[in-house]
Amino acid sequence: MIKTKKEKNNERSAVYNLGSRTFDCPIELTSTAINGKWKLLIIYRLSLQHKLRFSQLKKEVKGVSEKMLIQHLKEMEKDGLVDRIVYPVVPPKVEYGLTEAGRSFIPVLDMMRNWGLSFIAVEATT
Amino acid sequence: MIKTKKEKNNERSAVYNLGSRTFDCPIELTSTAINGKWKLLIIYRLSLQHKLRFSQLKKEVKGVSEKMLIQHLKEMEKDGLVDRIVYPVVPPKVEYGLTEAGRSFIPVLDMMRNWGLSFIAVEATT
DNA sequence: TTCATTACTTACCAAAAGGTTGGTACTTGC
DNA sequence: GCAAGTACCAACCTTTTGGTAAGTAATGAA
Repeated sequence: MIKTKKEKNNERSAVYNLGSRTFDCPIELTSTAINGKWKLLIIYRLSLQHKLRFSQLKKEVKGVSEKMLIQHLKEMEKDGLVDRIVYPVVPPKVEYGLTEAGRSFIPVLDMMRNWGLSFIAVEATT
Repeated sequence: MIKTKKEKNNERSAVYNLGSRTFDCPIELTSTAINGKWKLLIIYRLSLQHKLRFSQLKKEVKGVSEKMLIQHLKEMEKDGLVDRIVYPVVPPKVEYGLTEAGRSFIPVLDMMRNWGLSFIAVEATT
């Protein structure tokens, strides 16, 4: 169905909600959801491993600082993409995983990854 | 050719080139390629219209400033995603379009858009 | 002569993103 | 008593990003 511009009658423009944020454009929503230097890599790791502890995630996402890792995880939790499970033990144990919405992004991420793969450099074979 | 130590035998780590930048990880490449507040929207508009003049793009990508539009277009041109055709006339006429590599991103963008669509808000019907 | 048009460019500024360092709480092992 | 291990927080700082406002070149129209 093609939506023409100024909706003449009672047609209302759709909005899209991610966590507590609202968007007019689905591309903007997606763009915002994955906006952050490490978010795609976090999702990628969680798509491979199902559940990961904070410290494991830190090892897998190479180069990320603790601050950014937590910050991104929190945002993604707010956005409903990531689950956080706390075990009341000492020393602390927290596991992160993808929610249903988060898992639904995996095919998209796969396409993004495949698109990136097509830019593989051709190496001379000495 | 610089090879870091990790590769014990003849195992070589692949690299991916976007314009003049090199990445170890295809996800990072993709992430970098679309990194910019307006880039996805620019690609989206160019995917719908095939070719657009600068001023038309400015109208279609709502809210973008001239500075950011040019800046992003230049980066995408360097990255090989966007074509720039200059007509030697006065007043100036420049058309932008997607390259083959740029067009190959359209299915990815479609998935991103569809993923965003799934977050449509349910509205109460008064 | 001055204006309009188009596709920029430049200078400057504010805000956001991200990095570094150091600290906390709690318990087990030495 | 002290260090180790875990999952964070808070301060501080630099870099990056994006926005605003103004100016430029070339030509034809008024």
